[in-house]
Amino acid sequence: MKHRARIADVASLAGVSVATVSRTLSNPDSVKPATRERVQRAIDELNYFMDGSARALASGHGHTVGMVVPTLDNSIFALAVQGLQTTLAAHGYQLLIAAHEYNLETEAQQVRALLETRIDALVLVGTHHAETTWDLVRRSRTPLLVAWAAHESYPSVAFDNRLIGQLAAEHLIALGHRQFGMISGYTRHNDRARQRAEGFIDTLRRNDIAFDKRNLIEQPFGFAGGRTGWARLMQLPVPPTAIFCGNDVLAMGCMFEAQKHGVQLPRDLSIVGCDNLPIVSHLPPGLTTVQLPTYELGIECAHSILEWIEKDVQPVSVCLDIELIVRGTTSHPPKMPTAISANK
Amino acid sequence: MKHRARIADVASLAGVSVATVSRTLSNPDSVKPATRERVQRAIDELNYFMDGSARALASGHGHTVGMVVPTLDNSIFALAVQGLQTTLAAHGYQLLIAAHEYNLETEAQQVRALLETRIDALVLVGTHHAETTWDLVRRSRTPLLVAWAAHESYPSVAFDNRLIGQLAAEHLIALGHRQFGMISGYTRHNDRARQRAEGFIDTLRRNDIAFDKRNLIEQPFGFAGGRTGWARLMQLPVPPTAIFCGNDVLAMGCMFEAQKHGVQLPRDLSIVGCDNLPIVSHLPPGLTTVQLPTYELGIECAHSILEWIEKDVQPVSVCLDIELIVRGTTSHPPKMPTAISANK
DNA sequence: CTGAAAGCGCTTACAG
DNA sequence: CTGAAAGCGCTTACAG
Repeated sequence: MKHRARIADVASLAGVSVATVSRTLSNPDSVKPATRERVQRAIDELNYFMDGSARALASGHGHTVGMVVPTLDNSIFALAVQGLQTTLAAHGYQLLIAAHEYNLETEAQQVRALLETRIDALVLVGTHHAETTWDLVRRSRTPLLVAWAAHESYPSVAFDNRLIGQLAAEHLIALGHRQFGMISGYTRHNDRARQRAEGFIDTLRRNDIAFDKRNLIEQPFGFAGGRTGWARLMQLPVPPTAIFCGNDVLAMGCMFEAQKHGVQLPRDLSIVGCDNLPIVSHLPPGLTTVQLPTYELGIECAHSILEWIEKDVQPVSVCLDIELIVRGTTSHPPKMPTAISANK
Repeated sequence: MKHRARIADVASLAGVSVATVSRTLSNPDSVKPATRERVQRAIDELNYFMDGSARALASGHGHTVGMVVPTLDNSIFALAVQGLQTTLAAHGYQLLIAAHEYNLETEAQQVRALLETRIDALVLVGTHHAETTWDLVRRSRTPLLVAWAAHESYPSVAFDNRLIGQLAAEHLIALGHRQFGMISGYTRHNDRARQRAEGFIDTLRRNDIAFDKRNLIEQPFGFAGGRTGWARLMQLPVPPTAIFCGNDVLAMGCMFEAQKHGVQLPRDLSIVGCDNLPIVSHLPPGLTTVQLPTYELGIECAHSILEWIEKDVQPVSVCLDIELIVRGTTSHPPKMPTAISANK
């Protein structure tokens, strides 16, 4: 045998019609057991593998969903993808994955490529996307699920990103802090980052605490961003005693840099991060963080999508619970801003 | 318009044949510019998106490759996947991804599902797979590329896992250590882990250093595994002064637990990990590690696959360079094993 | 429970 | 440079 066996080969070897082979494959119960067995033997003997593209074309859907994430190199997205993939696989669906590395144009390209693969549904992270991306989604009429943040017209599986900032602010205020800083990812093209910052700042203001724009440092995600952020904040006329970081990687960078300069956590400085990465619980205490159930987000996305595709009912948007995880914090801020030089 | 436009709709609106539309899409240069433009206008007007499954069926390949990794929740695999995906995307290919969470049976299922999607090629991590998996690959005749470890009959893009163990051993021997321990992932179903252990132990033996099997602790990957590993090693009659860990997560866990018990790194203990995770360079010095270029591995996999699929030439196996990254180590081991209780 | 046949939406020699 | 037509390998009413 030179080539892949086709369904017709199986049919003739088993002495049945192609329709019966097809049924054996997709709806075994509708075939008499004896026939089913003969078909199965023929399949094994011929090393028959169904051709997914032919099935997709004939049946009208490809059992495939596409997702494009900013990056896989962050537990937070990796876990969500894994939760999504695992759940989809259990229901016979495949996952096409793409990363755009925080470039919205790249994202649009990846989305276009995915849409031409006839995916049954598309998952995008957040609500801020290139106009091209929105246009493609609209035109293609592919079901779109928004993850991580709520959208007003598309269904979503989200976290309340403003609440994250609020929890951080409330926690730090309760500890007695009055001088705040924040280290964030770039908010311009990142709705999650923007909402977290807004939630934080609004909560401060609602508590009659002034927050100057200069106390918000925007940095690329990464340890280096956290380090730079800390250094910048310490150069302010009145350095903060409490810092909220947009995620744990920034928070750890901030912490590492502070410690390098002799700052004692949590005595001299309170830091709140976000994500509750596994490693955080292994580091010396001092880092409080907001836990986001991202693996569950992936699973939830899968359920929403399956319902949408298979029952044709547009899923309702859901918002997942988050939790502040406190790991050793002083009950009050230092009396006065610790005087520390940010120079090496 | 109720439904997705098809190529025939575009053709009639543009006043050309479907063949011409098809050419405009896949080989624009073979179409007169004026015609091309008319077709493009029709495409835009009708919101036409090509149906990937029909194209795949008609043309014979789906521009899709599949990869199944142990987990995405480890920078090391996430980076490789990202390198692979990015490179494939640049050449018009999609990536179907699946994770098996270190379960070989799950892997076999994922592989089966992928093979029925008519992927152009499959990437698997390592050489140890369920018999079912091998059988499926053979039967389906899908090009298989092995990543991370070399295989004798399939092409691979690999690291020399034995060399990793060897580098670690040589480094530690050169420092003057004579009592060694190793914390590894489970070697039974993991060829990378096994080869690293073998490389380490063989190098010790070649240097006339005895290594008792009990000094090899197998643990699940994770910080907890590293912690347990350290505790176990410290209970040995003669605790090691140097520990090689199968990866950085284990190494960090080992380090955290040692520090918790008052051990000073690198004064009292030398640890060597593997992977060179970004965070390692931010932790207090003391952790030496072996750097594996995993993003490059992903890119290299993509190139091998593209060559294989498009030129039909089976790629040659390649082995990527690795490098020992030393971050603060004593030049000699402690005079005698530090007496530390592993009890909490 | 099973079969014959139309059709899914493209691509690709083959002519012109 | 363009078109007519066969064919890719399945699924799915429709009959029986």
